Amino acid sequence: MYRSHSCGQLRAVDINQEVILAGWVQKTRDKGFMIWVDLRDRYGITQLIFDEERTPTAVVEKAKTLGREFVIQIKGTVIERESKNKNIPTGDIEILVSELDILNEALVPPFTIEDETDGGEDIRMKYRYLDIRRNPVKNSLMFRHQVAMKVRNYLSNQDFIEVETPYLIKSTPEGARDFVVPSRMNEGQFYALPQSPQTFKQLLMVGGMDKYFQIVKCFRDEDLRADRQPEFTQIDCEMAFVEQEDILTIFEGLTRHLLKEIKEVEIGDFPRMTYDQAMKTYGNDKPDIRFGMKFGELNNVAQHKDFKVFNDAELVVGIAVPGAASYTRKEIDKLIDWVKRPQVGALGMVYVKCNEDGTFKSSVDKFYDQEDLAKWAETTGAKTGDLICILSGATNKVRAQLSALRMELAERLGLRNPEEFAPLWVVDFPLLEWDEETERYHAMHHPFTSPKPEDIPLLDTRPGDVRANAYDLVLNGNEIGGGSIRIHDKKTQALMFDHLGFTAEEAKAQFGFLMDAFQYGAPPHGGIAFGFDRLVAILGGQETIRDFIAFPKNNSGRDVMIDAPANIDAEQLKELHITLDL
RNA sequence: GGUCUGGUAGUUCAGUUGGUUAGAAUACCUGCCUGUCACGCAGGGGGUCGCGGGUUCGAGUCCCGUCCAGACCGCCA
Repeated sequence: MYRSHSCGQLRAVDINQEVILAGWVQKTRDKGFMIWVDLRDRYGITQLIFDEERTPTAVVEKAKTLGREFVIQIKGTVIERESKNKNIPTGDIEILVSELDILNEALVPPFTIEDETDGGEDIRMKYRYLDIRRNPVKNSLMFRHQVAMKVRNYLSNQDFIEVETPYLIKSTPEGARDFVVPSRMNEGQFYALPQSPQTFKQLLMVGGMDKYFQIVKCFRDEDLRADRQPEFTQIDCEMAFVEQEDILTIFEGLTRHLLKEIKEVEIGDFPRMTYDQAMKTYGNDKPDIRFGMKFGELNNVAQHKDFKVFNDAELVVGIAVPGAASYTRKEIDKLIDWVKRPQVGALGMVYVKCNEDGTFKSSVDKFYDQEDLAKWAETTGAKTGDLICILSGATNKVRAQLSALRMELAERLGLRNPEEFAPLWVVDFPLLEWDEETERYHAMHHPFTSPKPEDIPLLDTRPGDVRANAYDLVLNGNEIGGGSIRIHDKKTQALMFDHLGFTAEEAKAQFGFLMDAFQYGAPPHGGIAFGFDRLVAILGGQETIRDFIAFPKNNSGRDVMIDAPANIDAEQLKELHITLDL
C-alpha cells in the first residue's frame, strides 16, 4: 500500500492514528533540531516532522537529503501541532515520521511549484507537467472537469445521447483551413480533421437520434489567439423536430444551470438582441452588456455645420465614457494615439468633455456650439463628468473601431468584472456575408443554415439582407455558442449551394452524402455548439483559455513540451507517397 | 501576411549619454539555528547579455539582418 490517506485529508480527529502518506516534497524547513517537510499531492499539503528526540537518527539523516519535488512515502503518527497553521485545512496536525522511503529523486525544477510561481509562460509550457502540479493550473483542470460533468448530466437528463463522430473525415473548401492527414492505404488521398462534427450530427438527426450531444475535439488550421487554439473542444448539440425557440429555451436552460451550479449566480430570462441591433448599439455581434457606453449615432446632430470630417462620413458615432471628463489633455492624446494604432485604424477622434458646471468643452468648438454638444450628450447618454468619444467614417469600420475603444475603456475603468455574468442571445444573423477577396457571398455561419422563409425571395435581389435562423449565445463579450436551424430538404440546400457559388457537381462531390440523406426522410432539425474551453475560462473568470487546457499549443501552434510539429523520416514520407517541396 | 512589445544568472527582472570586474530578488549549495509554515542568520557558486554582421579606441546599450516568445489586426464557414 502506497498511502492510507491523501495529503489533504487528515484533521485533529485523526490524532494518534498510524498513517502512510505519499507525495511530493513541496518544501523542507531544516531548523537543525527539527526538520519540517511539506508533503504535497493533488488534495493538499500535510506537514511532516522529523526531530532528534522522537525520530530514528537514520530517518532524520535521510530527511536531510530531501530536495524539492522528491517523491517520498512515509509512515508515521498523526500528532497535534504545538503551533497551528490556520491557513491550511490540515494545519492543526502534523505527522511524526517513523519511516521514510525516497520513491524517486527529482532534479531541481526550473521554476518554483507555487501559486505565485517565478516561472514565465514559456518555461512553464515547456515543463507543463510541473506547471500542472501548481494549484492555479491543477484547479483549472479540475474546474473544467466539473463543468464537463454538469453539462453531461444536464443534457443526459434531458434525453440527449452522446455519440462519437469520426475524426478522420473529408476536407471541404468552405470555412477555416483543414488539418489534413495523408492516407497510406489510399494513395495520394487525404483525410481532414473535422472543424466541427456538423454534417455528422445532421446525419444523426436523419438517423432518428433526435437529441444528440458530444463534448468533442475540433480542429482549425488558423492563427492562434489568447482564446483560440488549433485543437479545441466543443459541446456540440443537435435536435430534431425543433424550432429556433425550442433550442434557445433548452440551451438557455443549460447555461443558466451552469451559472447556478458552478458560480451560484441566478439569472432570469436572457436578453435577446438582433444582429442589427447589436451592431448598431455596440458595434459588435458579441456585445459585453455588463456595462453601458452604448453607441449614440450623431449624423443628425453633427452633419449640419462646416466640419468636413463629419459631413463626409457615412457614420458619426460616439460613446459616453463615465467619469472620464477629468482626463488630462495628455491622457486624451494617448487615447487618440490608441485608436490610431494600425490594429484599430481610426484616423482620429473627436471628444467632448461634459463639465461639472453643465458646459461642454470639445475638440471641435470651432465648428459646434454648446447647443450642438448638448444634443450629442443627450444622444450618447452622457452625464456631467463624462467624456464623449466620437469616431466617424465608413459604417462597418467605425463600428469596429468604436467597439474596440469601448472594450478597452471598460477594461481600464474596471467595468469588466469577471464575477459578473451577463449572457444574451444575438439572433437574426445575416445568412450571407460579402467576401472582398473572392468577390462573392459566403455563408456567415455555414452552408447548412436555413434562411428565414420570408427572406428567401431576397436571395436573388439583395442577398446581403437575407436573414438566417441563426443565433449566438454571448457571455461577457465572448461568443460562447452559436447555431442555427438547418436546411433539411434537398431543394433548399441545392438553392443555397447555388447562391454560394457551388456548381451542382461541386456540391455533389463535397456534400452529396448529405443531399442524398435529405431524400430519405430528414426531419426538421437544428442545433448549437458551445466553445467549451472558452466557456470554462469565462466561468473561471479568465479570458485566456490556455490554463484550462492540460497541454496547450503556443502562439505559433507548437507544443513546446514535446516539440511538435516535427519532421517525419524519409521512410514514412515514402510510404505515404509524399515528396516535400521546400 | 502585418503592427506592437520583449529576449541579460536556474527563474523573474534592473542595467543611466556607449566607458572599470554586468547587478537585485528568488532558486540552488555549505554552515548555524529548540516550533517552522514566504522560517531566520552567515557565507558561497552561478552569465556565449537570443544569434549573425556593422559602427566605434571601446557595444548588454547604437545601426542592419535574423530567430524565438507574447498581445493584437488579417484569418477563424
